[in-house]
Amino acid sequence: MSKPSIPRGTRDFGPKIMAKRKYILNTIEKVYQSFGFMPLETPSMENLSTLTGKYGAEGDQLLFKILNSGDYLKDINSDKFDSKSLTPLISEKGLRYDLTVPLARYVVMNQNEVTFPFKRYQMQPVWRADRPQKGRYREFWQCDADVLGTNSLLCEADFIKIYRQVFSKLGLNDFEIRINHRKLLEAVVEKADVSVHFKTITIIIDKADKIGMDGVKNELIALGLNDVQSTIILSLLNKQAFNAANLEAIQHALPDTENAKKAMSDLNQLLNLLDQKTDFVYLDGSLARGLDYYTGCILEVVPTSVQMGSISGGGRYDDLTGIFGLKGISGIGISFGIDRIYDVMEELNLFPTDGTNFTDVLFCCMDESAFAYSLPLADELRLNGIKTEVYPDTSKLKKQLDYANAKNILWAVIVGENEMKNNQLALKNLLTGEQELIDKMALTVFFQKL
RNA sequence: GUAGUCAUAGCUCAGUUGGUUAGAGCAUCGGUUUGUGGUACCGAGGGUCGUGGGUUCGAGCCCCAUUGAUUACCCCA
Repeated sequence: MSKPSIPRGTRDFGPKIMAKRKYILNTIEKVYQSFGFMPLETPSMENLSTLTGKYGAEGDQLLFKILNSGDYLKDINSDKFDSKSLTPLISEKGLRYDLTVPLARYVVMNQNEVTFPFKRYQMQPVWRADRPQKGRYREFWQCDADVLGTNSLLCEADFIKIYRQVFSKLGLNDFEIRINHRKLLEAVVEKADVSVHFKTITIIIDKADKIGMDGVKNELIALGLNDVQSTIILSLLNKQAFNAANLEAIQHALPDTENAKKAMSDLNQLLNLLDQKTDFVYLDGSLARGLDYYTGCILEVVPTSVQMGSISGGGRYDDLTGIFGLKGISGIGISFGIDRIYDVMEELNLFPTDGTNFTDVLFCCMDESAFAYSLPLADELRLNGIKTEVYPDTSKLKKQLDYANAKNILWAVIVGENEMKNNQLALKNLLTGEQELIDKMALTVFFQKL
């Protein structure tokens, strides 16, 4: 007899964990709604043609593929195919890798119905066939918000406000919002005259946090850059306050190219739209982000008092819907990683202690006739918004009270022969141990007053 | 794909240089108390020591293989 198990990198969420997860999800959802975002849900699985090629070669490797249904090997002659060319013949669907590509797919399919700028939020699980480790799962939830159909930097500014509101409401105050601009990175790589290596270089400098400046330099030189070129790249990597003086200094160091102009223009506009309110915001030259489709401002939120990767990220993508045939739609989106936010809040003990009980009142029935007496009373309490349950057996009172303790229920109403005869219920506070008799008719009023 | 660590009761873990019948806490169930819990006391059930092979008079412990978990790298939330 083997013990049951779940696939690696997946988790069960029991009631206590769900209460906390819902707390995070509800907080994020309310903030999204307060900025006018509308909900969207898309299927867990997408056609592989929708998913492949959107996340780079590495990302394609991480797609979970779903075998076709039925006798999918019937017409396959195994001599003709190797393991790679066989895959597209037996698998046409895959689990979604993120929520952004499904959004693009949805917008293209429904372009006549959506009103631009289209602001949607989406909170659903995504799957990656990754090696799990701390803070990394194979099934995890993303909480995205995106705006499609406008180039306005107001969106970037809104998202920075959203970050501040969400983390402030969650009580998570030790964090940094890091911003950068994809075209700023491109301009620097142009200046060093190594544009052919742009992608590899972004991956290297993204690791600056972890491997340090020397580590970055070593990897750049290993890539084939000379000392001057790597120095140019390194000069950009410092993290600094997001203000006009620093922006100007960067501008002087950049070449006079289209990329540089666009990046500086965007960042200056964003600074103005934030009206100098840049608390928590840092300009981080080493922020690159892996996803291929980003083309403008990129954002990331990192907790500062806990060793954890980014807990949110996002950025602007100029032409995501273009791959599905709808050109000229610019978008920007962010995504909260609630699994990591949960881990951080758990580590910092930030979850509120109250609100963890799922039931307020437990009816304890001493004999069968007490059920008929209790059920209408319980219904009345429920109609008044009091979370009420009736213990379903006439077990020993000890056992019923044990149940109440295990579920952190504050009030027990004990219903037995004497109580029913006199219409006086024994009401016990399980925290203080105090018990009193209360008139049957006064019960609802009593709990309403609490 | 690469490397390290680990695997003993439902859970968290002890288990001495290899030595008799593998232990504890928590949880569960029963009792002290037939209607009063969260504190106390007594008791019970629960194990192919991940799996397979090897060394040995003898293996939870040593060796090999395998599976799984976990951490780090790559990449990413």
